[in-house]
Amino acid sequence: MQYFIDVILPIPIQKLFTYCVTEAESDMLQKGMRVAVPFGKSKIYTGLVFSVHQDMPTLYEAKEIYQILDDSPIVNEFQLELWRWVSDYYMCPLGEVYRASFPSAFLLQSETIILKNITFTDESILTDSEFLVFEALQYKSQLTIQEIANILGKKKVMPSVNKLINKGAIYIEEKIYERYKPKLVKYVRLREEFKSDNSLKKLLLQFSKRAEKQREAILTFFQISLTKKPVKAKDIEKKANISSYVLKSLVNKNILEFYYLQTDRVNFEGVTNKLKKLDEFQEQALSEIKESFTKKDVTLLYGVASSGKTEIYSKLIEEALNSEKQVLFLLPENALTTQIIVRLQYYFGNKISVYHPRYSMNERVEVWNNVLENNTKAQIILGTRTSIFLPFSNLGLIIVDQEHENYYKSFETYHRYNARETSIVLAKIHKAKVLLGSATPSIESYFNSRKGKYGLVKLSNRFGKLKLPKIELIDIREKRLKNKMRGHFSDRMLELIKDALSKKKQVILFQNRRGFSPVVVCKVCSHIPQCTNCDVSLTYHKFKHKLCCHYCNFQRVMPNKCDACGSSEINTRGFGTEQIEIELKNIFSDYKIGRLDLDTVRGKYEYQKITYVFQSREIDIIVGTKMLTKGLCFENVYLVGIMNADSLLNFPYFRSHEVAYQTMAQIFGSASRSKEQGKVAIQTNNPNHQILKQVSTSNYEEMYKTELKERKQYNYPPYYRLIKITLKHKDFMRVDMGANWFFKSLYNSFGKNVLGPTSPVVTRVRNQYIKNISIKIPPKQSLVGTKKTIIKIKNTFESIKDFRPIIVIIDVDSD
DNA sequence: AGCACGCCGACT
DNA sequence: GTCGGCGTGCTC
Repeated sequence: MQYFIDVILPIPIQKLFTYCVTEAESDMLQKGMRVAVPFGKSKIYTGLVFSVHQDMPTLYEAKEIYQILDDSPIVNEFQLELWRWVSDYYMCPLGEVYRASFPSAFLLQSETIILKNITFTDESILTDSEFLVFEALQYKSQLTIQEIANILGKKKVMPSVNKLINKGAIYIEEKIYERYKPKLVKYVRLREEFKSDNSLKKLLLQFSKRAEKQREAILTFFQISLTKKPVKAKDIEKKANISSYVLKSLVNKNILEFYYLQTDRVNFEGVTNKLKKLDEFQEQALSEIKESFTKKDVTLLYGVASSGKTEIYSKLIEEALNSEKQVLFLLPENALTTQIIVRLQYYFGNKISVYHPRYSMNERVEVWNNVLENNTKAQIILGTRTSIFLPFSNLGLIIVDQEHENYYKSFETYHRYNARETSIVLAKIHKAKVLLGSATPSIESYFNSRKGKYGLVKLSNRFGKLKLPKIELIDIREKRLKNKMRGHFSDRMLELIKDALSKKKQVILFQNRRGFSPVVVCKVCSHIPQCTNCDVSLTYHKFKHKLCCHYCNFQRVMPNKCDACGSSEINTRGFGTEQIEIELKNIFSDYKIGRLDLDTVRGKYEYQKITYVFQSREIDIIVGTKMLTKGLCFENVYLVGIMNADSLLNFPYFRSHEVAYQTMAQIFGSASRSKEQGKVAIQTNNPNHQILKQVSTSNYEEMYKTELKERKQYNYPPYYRLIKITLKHKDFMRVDMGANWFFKSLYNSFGKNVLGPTSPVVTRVRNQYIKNISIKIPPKQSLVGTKKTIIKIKNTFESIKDFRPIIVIIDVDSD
């Protein structure tokens, strides 16, 4: 009898691969364990066992596996079920879901290394370049392909390597590296022979005056060991103020010995505090949520900014913990700040683990393992969208905070899942409950709860009776006509800023664009410098004195002459955060002005640093992009200004009004934390715009109604579903033809519900031309059937030789 | 995705 | 002649 396993490989191919195993291996292997398998000519990949069976493949001969990597599964059935769903629903290969959901440290990959053949002596048969490689191996026992490429100064090295192998000088091996490194902490203990009391006295007498430091070290060791059992080497060194050398010499004298224990990189203090008492409104909301959970699996908590949603979440978390369930708390990446971590730690201590893409690979592996083992440490996971893929076994509650955030959608080439929707499926798998929370719910979620699909709980009273900010619209078109603009500031805006500053309060100014000015224009010939890889004009960044592309990161030095006509009269047009900052510095030269956007927070801790500086009031005015609004509590803010609201409204996609409303409402939220009533000023060319009216009266319901009407009229979600197909290729003609073909085939099946093909605003990104086709799916049309048809058409498309090189991306529930 | 293989134009 | 670029096809 022969034994086989089917494995998932982390590559975007929609199939499983079969390998043959021995009987002993098949006994040992279980679904969810990792195996290293050879793939193709030389690669070794980390496959995940999907099934163990005895069906011999007929069309090919199965290879043997290379190595078993786990002794027990590291992925459970729940996860595999979720992967299957994501793969089916979002039409992406299972291998991609596997890859996306796994910490990269688990995915070992092989590397070819070159080794010297010791028996080889006849160097005379080597050519000059071959000798170069051979010689390098004298100094370094092994080389990688990349290193050889560097030595030879060329890219194609395999021919040379093969020649060397044929001549018997070298041989190659595939090596896989374990990428996870456990963190070891050094501990100190007495050697066995000194453990009795008697020997101890002797020991202390042994030390002469000259070994004062060593004596001290021993005493400190005993002191610490009285309270804490395993004694860390670091602790002794610190407490006795000695160098590591002292302990080492004690070890050399055979008195102490070192030993190592594996520790988690992130450890929180085990202190837990009682939850804050809820006020009557929160109490009411909480009981409504609980009531709702008895009937519905998903409930939307619609609670205005600073109404104290976190307190309610905490109560629910506590209850889930009490019934021995795991909790998943999802946040958008930039909202997962130290603030919220600290706040929850205060209540739940070391029961929380944080899972964040910015944490190191090793830290993420530790969280994964803690969740897998259902450790007390990982009872609550506070994490970003990828946390939905952790190996939960006993999930009781999922909280999706700020559920309206676009962040929950992933935008990788081969997977575009929405973590909000996926978490609802995850909850179903675990028979858990989901709480969606937002101050400005997404139209979809609000619609679902209005229709009774989800429960709905409102929390409208502001915790601690914070007042809503006063909102003022400033018509800058009129101001401009009356000559009352100074740069990008209206007289009114400046007045408000001055007022705030005179009250010793802080100001936040919001500007949708980063950089100094979006476009640079030649005064003479109107030439605008473009990115070489994308069809966009370059943005001028004054500080760097560079022109940058925000799509592909292309940068060039700001030219002093126009590329087209050579004129030196180059002008900047439009405005970004950087320019606002500079204008401010001129007007308010006595005040400290800061900026917060992607350019200033490139580093890992920059964001925290700048917000900290602002909160400690070292900055008076801060200018920033949308990044400003996330998860911050600015208590001393009196004025929030939006420099140009129109830039938020004029996006050509169906969600633009909804998003504009949400963004502005969030910005206002940051003005409402202060004890005093704050102010919001919005500069716009179009003060009569319905969204501005709705947002300035905080009328979410009104916005929802008008928006819903439009969505219904034009057949958009939540009434119709949308699937977007994107085609990419570097040859415009080819994508154009491909897109037309694709459109026609879709049209034959779905008729007028197929839109396109259209070029996006930016027609070319990273040297690839883009075409989009959208399919609107009426509520009665089967989604599964529609997807099947799309896949069929895609397969035919890919079998056409001319179209094969075109990249096809399918985005289910697209924007 | 990665990688080899094969074809083509451009260089020492 | 050989190197690098790129299109093509395959991976259990």
